[in-house]
Amino acid sequence: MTENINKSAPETRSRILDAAEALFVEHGFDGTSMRQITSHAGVNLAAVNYHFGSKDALIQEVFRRRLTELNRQRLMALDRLEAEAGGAPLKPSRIVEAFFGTAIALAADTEHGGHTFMRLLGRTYTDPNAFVRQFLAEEYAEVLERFLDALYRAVPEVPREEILWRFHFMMGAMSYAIAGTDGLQLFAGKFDDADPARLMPRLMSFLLGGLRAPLPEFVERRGKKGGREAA
Amino acid sequence: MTENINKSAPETRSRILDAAEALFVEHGFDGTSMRQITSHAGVNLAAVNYHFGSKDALIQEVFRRRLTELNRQRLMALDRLEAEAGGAPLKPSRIVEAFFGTAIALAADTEHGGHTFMRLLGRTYTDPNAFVRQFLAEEYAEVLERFLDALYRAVPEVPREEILWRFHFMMGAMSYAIAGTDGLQLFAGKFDDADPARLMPRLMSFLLGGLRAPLPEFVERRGKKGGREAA
DNA sequence: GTCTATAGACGGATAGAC
DNA sequence: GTCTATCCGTCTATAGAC
Repeated sequence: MTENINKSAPETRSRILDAAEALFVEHGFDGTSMRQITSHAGVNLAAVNYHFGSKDALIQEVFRRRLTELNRQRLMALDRLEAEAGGAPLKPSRIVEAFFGTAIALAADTEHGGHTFMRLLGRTYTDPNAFVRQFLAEEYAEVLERFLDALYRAVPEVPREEILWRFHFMMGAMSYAIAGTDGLQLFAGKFDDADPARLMPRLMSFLLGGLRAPLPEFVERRGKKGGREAA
Repeated sequence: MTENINKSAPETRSRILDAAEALFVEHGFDGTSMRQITSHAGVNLAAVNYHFGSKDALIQEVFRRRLTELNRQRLMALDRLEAEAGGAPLKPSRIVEAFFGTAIALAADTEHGGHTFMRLLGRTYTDPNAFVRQFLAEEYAEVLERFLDALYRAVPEVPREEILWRFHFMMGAMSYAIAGTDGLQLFAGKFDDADPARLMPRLMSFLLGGLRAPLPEFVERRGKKGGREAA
């Protein structure tokens, strides 16, 4: 063994990613310097450019690492539901669980940075950084298509346009749910029960209530379930 | 008239605020430089420090200018509702309208920067910048207290803790609703109908559906309306 | 009240030794 | 694969003329 014990490249890589993830959520992309990241990770400043090429490429890898896995799990959950249903429309609640529950589960992992990452992701949906937005859009394209189709079939009496909007609203609610107690200090000290295990059912009932709410007046209800024009 | 025609101080001030507001929402606080702001506003670089003292003070003034007025309108709307009700609990839908409708109305104003500001505000709830968070928390303290109290009275069968969470979720949904079509590109090109006038009823029906949704299983329903323990 | 010029700190990125 | 040293650009903030 003539090799230096410190030449552990793969570990350096992940140490940088972990440090970057934690600092980005705390200070934003522009507010976090390479020097902060490397000193936090206990590696040399030049290591970032060696392993990732640039700060932008590092940012991208922070997202790719987690998002690929998250969306893979989401699609697996949806595949399973569809296989069980055998062609029949799914229950809306199961679809919503497959998409948002998977995310909430990742957010509940405080051990391996899942919580940190989900806070960062929530922040980033409304983030101005153009190239991150572009990257997220690509990363989400397939999973979004699949879940929207499933919802269209599951709730045929609600027009697609309204499902689209409501799905959008749901993502906003989830984002705040995860940012939750640590994020904004608006509700600081107000929550008595911030048990992470209860966040999931709390959010789920809210989301489903919103998804199945009576339609706004201007919308024509479509299929079955007695075609009243809402109140 | 010996005075220089360009010595129009109040206009310089608001030109800077307008430019800062627009640039902040597009590139974030750290991503926006004083040089960008002043050149966009057509004023001298040093004018910002002369009028506001520092970049942080400028950021604060960007929010204060709009938020004071927004929250004043919210409280006025709530006062009116309570005066009309004369001591009786309010309808939840009216309370939600008074809080979120006022914000949506401001977001619908694309002429005087209201839309821009509301996008910025939505972004900022989950923003990491510590001093902005602190400032927002102070600015919101009273209005939040008043509206939460009104909701507690309006929906007594839902425990306060759950109302708190649901109000939090509602703010997330609103934030995404406003960021909406221009914000994230996830749903880019998917919306057929992005009519701002319809955003309000769309969001309202979603929010009320979520607020009044069946409670999660672990929650004990409280007052009237037949105390079942949810499904 | 507005301007130019510049101080002084910090940013990302890289060259080249080991 | 990791390190030190450094280039060079941009940043906020301010001094001082007008």
